[in-house]
Amino acid sequence: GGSRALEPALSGGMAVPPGLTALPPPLAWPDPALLPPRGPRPRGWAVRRAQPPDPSSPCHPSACTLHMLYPEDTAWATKGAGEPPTAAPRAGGRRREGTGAMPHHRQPGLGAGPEGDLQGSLHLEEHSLEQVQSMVVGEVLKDIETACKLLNIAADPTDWSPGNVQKWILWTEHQYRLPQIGKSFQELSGKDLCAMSEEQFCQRSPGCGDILHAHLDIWKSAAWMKEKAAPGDVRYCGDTSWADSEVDSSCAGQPIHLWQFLKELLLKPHNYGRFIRWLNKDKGIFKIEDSAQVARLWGIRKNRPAMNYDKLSRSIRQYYKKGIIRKPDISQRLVYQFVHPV
DNA sequence: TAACAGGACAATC
DNA sequence: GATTGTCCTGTTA
Repeated sequence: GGSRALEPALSGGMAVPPGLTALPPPLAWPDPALLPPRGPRPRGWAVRRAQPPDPSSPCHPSACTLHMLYPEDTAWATKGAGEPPTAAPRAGGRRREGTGAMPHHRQPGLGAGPEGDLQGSLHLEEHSLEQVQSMVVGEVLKDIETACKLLNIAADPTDWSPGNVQKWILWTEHQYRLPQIGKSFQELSGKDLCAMSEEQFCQRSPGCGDILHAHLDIWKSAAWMKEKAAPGDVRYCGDTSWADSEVDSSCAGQPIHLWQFLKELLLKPHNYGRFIRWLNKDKGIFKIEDSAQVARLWGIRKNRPAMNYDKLSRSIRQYYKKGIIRKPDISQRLVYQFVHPV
């Protein structure tokens, strides 16, 4: 375990600048639209580290990646200080090691001589790297925010109930095409989950325990970062990326409506554009591209494993007489229209 | 065959 | 009571 990265599609093809071996372009978080079809995971997903892998280290590459990308001059760092709490002990240790290996930490001697051009280019490289690092970490945090919204769970895994844990596992399985693990983690709270080692994950889920553990590491690390950035504001709405959302249902703690859920998916085309997308945003016309996946996401969101498109569409049709959703003037399969578009 | 329309009833809040 | 999940029959593309 611990030898696979999480971004198979992102790990190849793009030229990586020297010293940037830890950066998966362009995002650290896998985009479902870029992932291969559901099925057996490809072996040999690339692992890129700034340093040669340390076989004795239990740190999963994905968690390492996040922490190696943690720039010392980001908003989180300026607002907080100190090492991550015990919630991400390994990651914390790695972060120090990782940032030490980052190329923007100049090696002694470099840039100290008369080589002005070299110094200038190093400064330029520093600046670019910091920008990319900030962007990548920001994207990871935004995607976690998205997941929190969709699942109506806290950002901090230690706050999860056993039901939240099940939601998160189902969602992670779905999002990253992991083998389904059934109820191996049933009855575990978030605290229980966070206390488990990678080996324990693998015991419960031999097929993808290491991946799940790595994802959990990322969530734990993100929660730690956000806590440092804004103490007491890490539950649901710590990120302003949702401030422009017309539907902020989960912040209110109210049960989400289907139409709100659909809008939330539509507001995140980067993540869900393959499943549902606007045909005409101004008119509120959207198309469900993958009815089964949308239904599955809705089922996860509502804790209804038996949800399917037949039932989901029945609920949509209930909106006809309520004047929330209707079929467009030119009716097409899987195409609906919000009566009051955003 | 899948999507669609809508009736009926149950479950949940 | 509102919402929506579930099951159903029948229709349409």
